[in-house]
Amino acid sequence: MPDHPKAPQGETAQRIVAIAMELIQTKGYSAISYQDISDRLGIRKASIHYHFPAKTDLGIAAIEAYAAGLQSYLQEVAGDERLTTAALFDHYCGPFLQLAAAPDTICLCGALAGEILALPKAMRPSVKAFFEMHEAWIEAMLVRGVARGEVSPDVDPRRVARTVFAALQGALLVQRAAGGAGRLEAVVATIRTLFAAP
Amino acid sequence: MPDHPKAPQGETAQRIVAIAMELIQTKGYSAISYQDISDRLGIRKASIHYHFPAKTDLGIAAIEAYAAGLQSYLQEVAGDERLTTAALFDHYCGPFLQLAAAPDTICLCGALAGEILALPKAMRPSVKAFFEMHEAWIEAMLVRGVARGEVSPDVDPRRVARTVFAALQGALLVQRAAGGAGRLEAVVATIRTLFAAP
DNA sequence: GTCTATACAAAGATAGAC
DNA sequence: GTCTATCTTTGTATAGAC
Repeated sequence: MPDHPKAPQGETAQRIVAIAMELIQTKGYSAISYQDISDRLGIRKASIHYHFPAKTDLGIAAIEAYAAGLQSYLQEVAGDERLTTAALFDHYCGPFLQLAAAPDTICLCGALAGEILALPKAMRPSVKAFFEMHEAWIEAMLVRGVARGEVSPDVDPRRVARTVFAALQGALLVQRAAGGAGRLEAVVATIRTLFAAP
Repeated sequence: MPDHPKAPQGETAQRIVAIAMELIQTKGYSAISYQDISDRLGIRKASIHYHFPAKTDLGIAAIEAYAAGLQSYLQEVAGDERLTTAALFDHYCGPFLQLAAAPDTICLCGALAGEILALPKAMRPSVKAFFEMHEAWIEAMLVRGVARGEVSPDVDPRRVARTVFAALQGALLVQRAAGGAGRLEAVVATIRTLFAAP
């Protein structure tokens, strides 16, 4: 009972997806080719077509793999009742801080969003779903925080969630192009004041 | 004494740049071709090479034209001593709200930042300069606001400027991929609380 | 300044041998 | 599953006529 019926799960297929993810996060989807993957993997590009007949198939597999990894992490974190809102937020920001620490890497879906109209139509709903999942998670975190008395009832969870997510995605984007040591940390600290209790 | 010695200034050249700007904002740089521009302009792609011999030349011209337009607007606004910080911020956000209202359009440099490593090296410094100019402008607005007593002295202008800019860029990116009516307005309203006087 | 024609490389993809 | 070989299309760019 595979999660995604059409996504190959063999070892080579997984390595192809891993390379594709990395390349998309650094160069984007339009700019990469089967040749780029072939060069890194050490097998011919025709062989990659055996696993992913069309580039669209590979693109979708890359998004789904990326989203699945983050989703399972976030679900696990959200289930821990002992965590304060502040701790929950720290956990949420972890992957973004990691991306910022790795040179030249941004969120895979952030990269794809920048060229969304150049993507095959079949890839677009997955990007949208990724964004909606994240915003819903942050919103739920805030609602929970209000219920626990850790977030001010004046906070509009939907609005703040959208702002927090936009700031993190934007910070990754700007940091890679313009640099700025400690940029992500500064943005995280600043957006925390949007909902942290005084 | 042209601003950019190598950038053609003829009427056709300007129309080419305008089309290139629009296409980059919607589809990105890697995904567009001289053929795309040819189709819209009604002249053959070989003729476009007369004005911009290499695609890199056109890319640079597009960034410079885009940045110049925004810079002159921002300089004019910043020079008006009568404007309160709140009014200044509204003026700053205007172009972002306009982009959000136009379907499928994001900031040109936001789009380029998403594929920065796929860009010709000659284009990258212009993107960086654009981001630095914007963050410096916002920072100056906040410093001015503190001096005028309209912004709390507790605000760290550099950090808040980076956060505000990241949130706006990210909001455009996310909105185009995931939709969300009133998203930009919500984000603008929320980030205003980062520095608005209580 | 724009055209036709063309060169050249790269991309996505398929066929068939092993 | 991977290979070689090949096909087709597209992209960037140039040459030379008008």
